[in-house]
Amino acid sequence: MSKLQAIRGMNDILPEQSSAWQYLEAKFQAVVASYSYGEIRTPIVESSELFNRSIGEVTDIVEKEMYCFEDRNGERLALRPEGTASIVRAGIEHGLLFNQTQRFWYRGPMFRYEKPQKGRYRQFQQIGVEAFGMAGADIDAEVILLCASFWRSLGILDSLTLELNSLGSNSAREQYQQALVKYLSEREEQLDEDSQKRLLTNPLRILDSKEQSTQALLDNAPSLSDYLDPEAAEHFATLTSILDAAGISYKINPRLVRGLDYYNKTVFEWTTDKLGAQGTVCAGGRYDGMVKQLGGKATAAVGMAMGTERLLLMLETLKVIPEQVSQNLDLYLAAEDKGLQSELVMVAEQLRSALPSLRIRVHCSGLKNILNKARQTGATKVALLKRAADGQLVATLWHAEEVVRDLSIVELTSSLQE
RNA sequence: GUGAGCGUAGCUCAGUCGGUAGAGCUCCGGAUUGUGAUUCCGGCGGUCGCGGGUUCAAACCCCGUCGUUCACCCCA
Repeated sequence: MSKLQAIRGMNDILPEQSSAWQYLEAKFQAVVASYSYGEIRTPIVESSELFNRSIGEVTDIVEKEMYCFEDRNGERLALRPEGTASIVRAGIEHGLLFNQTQRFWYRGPMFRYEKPQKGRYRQFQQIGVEAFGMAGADIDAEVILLCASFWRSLGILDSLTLELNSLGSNSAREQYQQALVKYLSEREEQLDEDSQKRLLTNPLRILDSKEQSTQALLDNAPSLSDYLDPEAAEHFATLTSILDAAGISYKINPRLVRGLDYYNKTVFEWTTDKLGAQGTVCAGGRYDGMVKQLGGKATAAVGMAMGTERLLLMLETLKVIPEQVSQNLDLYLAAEDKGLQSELVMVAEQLRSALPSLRIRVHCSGLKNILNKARQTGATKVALLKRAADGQLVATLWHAEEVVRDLSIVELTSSLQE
């Protein structure tokens, strides 16, 4: 029989780690609350068609990374590889995007069938926001500033770099892509193997190739910024001026494109050098075409998503996760006499209802074990229950150096209150 | 999908030239202590990832396979 274990690339989050997750998620919730974003939760499974139509048929995500399956009815379903498409679908379905503005945030697992490595898993968690119905650059700036607030609250703003670019309108992007393909086709033999393939499938992706020779070749290639339509150029200028005013530093990277087809105008990435090969912690941009493409009325939209595991890795390497002292036990309640087991449980229940904030653990065992366990769990107080000569239950309470003997249960309760 | 490194006790790891498996920690029990740091003794725990091959003999050498880590690719 084969050994049962978690599916490759899908990780258990153990109690030791979950406090860091809770810390991060609480910080994010505080930030989105102050920007007044509402949480939206959508199913993990959607129709495959949703992702085919939004992310783009020829992207790697759709072509080879989606978990697709048929249900018992023969419907073609997929585990969501990202969050945006589902939210647009839900927004259209419930009439939330029609002639109105919306600010949403979400979190949850996403699935991509890739080979796992540091910061890249088959089931991974994303946290993100999406804003609809606002066409101005101010909302692009808001999304970026929201990210910056979050980084600041985690104490990692200085370890991240904001990279910015504009892809222009869809038609400008199309014109540029033609010019780029023309230039690179004439020099195809100088391109690396992967980029040669991308020339046919997704030419813009060649721009952020890691290959030195390809990057050198691109130095003299047509530049995306020269093809921007006036409206997109002005939008971008407004965005950068707001960021300047807000004191957010950024790097304009004219070769930054995104892997998903739906972006237009603003795209951005927050990257770090603390994470090895997967340096992108957060990415986003504008996707004005998607709502219409999925059957709604043309609606402006911006959003971003961040990879929680990557962020956590970063917090770990930077050692900026505070100690969770509240996890420690307050009281280790014990008895040596096995005959007191039920009394022990009942006293613990009484104490818990009288003092709900107290963390209590009970144990019936030998003295050595009791004291060792109490120390290991970090309990600040230990109480030992005994039956007194007159038949009453009494407790001995240790706290720091102090020892108080023969407390009644009532006295024990009140002395724990302090 | 491609490449490289690594798989020995629950955990961290030794294991020489091929000679049939060990330590520390954890856990359990006992003695001592006798009330928040002990100390001492003992015990539980292994199909050396799995399957073949070479050999008198394989944890060790060879082949395959699975898992894992990192990188490519891709992306959060």
